[in-house]
Amino acid sequence: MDNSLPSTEERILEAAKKVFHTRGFEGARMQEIANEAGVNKALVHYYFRNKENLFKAVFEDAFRRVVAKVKEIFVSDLTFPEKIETFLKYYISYLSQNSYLPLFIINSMYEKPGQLKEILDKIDFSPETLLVGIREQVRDELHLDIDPFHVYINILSLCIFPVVARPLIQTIFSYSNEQMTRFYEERTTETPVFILNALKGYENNSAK
Amino acid sequence: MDNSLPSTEERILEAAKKVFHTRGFEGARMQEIANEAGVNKALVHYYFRNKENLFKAVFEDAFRRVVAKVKEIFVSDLTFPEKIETFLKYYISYLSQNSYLPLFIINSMYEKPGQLKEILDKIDFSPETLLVGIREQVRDELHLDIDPFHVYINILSLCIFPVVARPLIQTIFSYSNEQMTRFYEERTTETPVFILNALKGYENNSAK
DNA sequence: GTCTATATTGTGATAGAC
DNA sequence: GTCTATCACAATATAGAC
Repeated sequence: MDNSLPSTEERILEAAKKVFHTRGFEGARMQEIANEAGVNKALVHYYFRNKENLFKAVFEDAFRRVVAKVKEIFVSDLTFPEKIETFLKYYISYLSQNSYLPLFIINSMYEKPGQLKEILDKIDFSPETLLVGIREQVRDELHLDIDPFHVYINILSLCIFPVVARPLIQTIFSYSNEQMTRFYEERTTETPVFILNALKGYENNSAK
Repeated sequence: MDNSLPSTEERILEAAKKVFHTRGFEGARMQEIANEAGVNKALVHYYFRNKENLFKAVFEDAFRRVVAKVKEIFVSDLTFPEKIETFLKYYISYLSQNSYLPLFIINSMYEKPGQLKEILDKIDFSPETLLVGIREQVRDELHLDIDPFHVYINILSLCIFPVVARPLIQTIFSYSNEQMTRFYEERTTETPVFILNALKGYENNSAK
C-alpha cells in the first residue's frame, strides 16, 4: 500500500477529477482546478501541458474505475441472482459516493466521442466477457433462452438512470435528501426483485 | 394552424435549441446560435438580452414538450399494458428524433438547479396525477398492490437510459448505426414484455 | 429591427525569475 | 518545481449608425 503523501501531480489530478466530474469539460476552469489543488495555474500546465490532456487523464481514470468494478462483480463465481444483488448493492453505495461519475462518462462520450476508442484498446476490456457470462447463467440457472444484451442494458438502466436523474426526480417530487436516501435504499432490494421477476416471466414463452 | 413564416425571434429560438441541446450551456456559443439563425450576434442579444435568458427559454420549452407528451399518454383511457406500449413506442420514435433532449434536461438540472422550480409553478403539472393513475391501474387491472413510484421510475429508466447512453453503448459494443436502429426497434417490443413480466411476478407475494 | 464596430471581461497558455 | 506576470485570443455584451 502507498502511504506516502500525494505528490503535486497527484493532487492536481484529484482536483481535476473533482472539477471535471461536476462541471464537464466546457464548464471546468483551469483556475478552479489549480485552486482546488492548492497550486498555481501555471503548475497545472507544467504537469499536463493543456486542458485537453488533463481531461483525457481524468476520463480514462473514471472509465477504468467503473469497468474494473463492473467486471469484479459480473465476472465472478456468484450465482445470477447474487450477481444482480451484489451489483445493485455496490452501485447504490458506490454511486452515492460518486454520483457524478456515470453522467460524466456519458457526457464525455458526446463531447469527445473518439476518446473512448483509445482507452478501450489500452485496457483489458471485452464486452463479450460480460455478455457470455450472463447468457450462460440465464440459460443454466434460470433455464431461459433470451437475448442477454437487452437484459444487460435493462440492468444497467435500472441501476444508473435513477442516480443520474436524481436532481430531476428530487425536484419534481419535492423529496428531501432523507427521502432520497430512503428511495435509493429501497431500490437496493426492490430492483433485484423486479429484474428476477421479469426474467421468470419469460419461462412460459421460451420453451422452444 | 400557424402557416406564417417564422419570425426572427422564432428563428433565433430554434437555433438556440439546436445549439444548447447538443452543446449544453457552457459549450454553446452565441456566435454559433446567430449563425444557425442566419442573423447577427447583436440581434440575439436584442431579442433575449443575454445568454442566461435565452437558455431559460430553451430549457422551459424542452421541459414543457416532454411533460406534455408524457401526460398525453399516461393520463388517458388506455389500459396499463397499452399505456406502457404506447409510451415506449412514442419514446423510441420521439427520442430518435430528439435524442439530445433527455440528457439536456438532466444536465440542465445540475447546471441550473433552481430553474425547474419556476417552471413547475408556471405549468400545469402535478406528479401525483401520474402516480395515482398508475397505482389504480396496477391494482385494478393487474390485481397487484405495489409501490407505483418505483414502477414509474423503472419504466422511465428502461426507456430513457438506453437512448441517453447511446454513444457509450455504440462504442463499447462496436455497433453500426444500422445495428443501433435495430437495437431500438427491438426494445420497442421487448421492453413492455420485460416490464409486464416483472409486474406479474409480484402476484404471488402481494396477496395480503 | 438589423447591422458594424467596439468595449470588456474571462480564460487557456507561455515566458522567465527564483 | 514552483511562482508572478503577461500574452493572445475567445466570448459575452453594448453603442450607435442606418
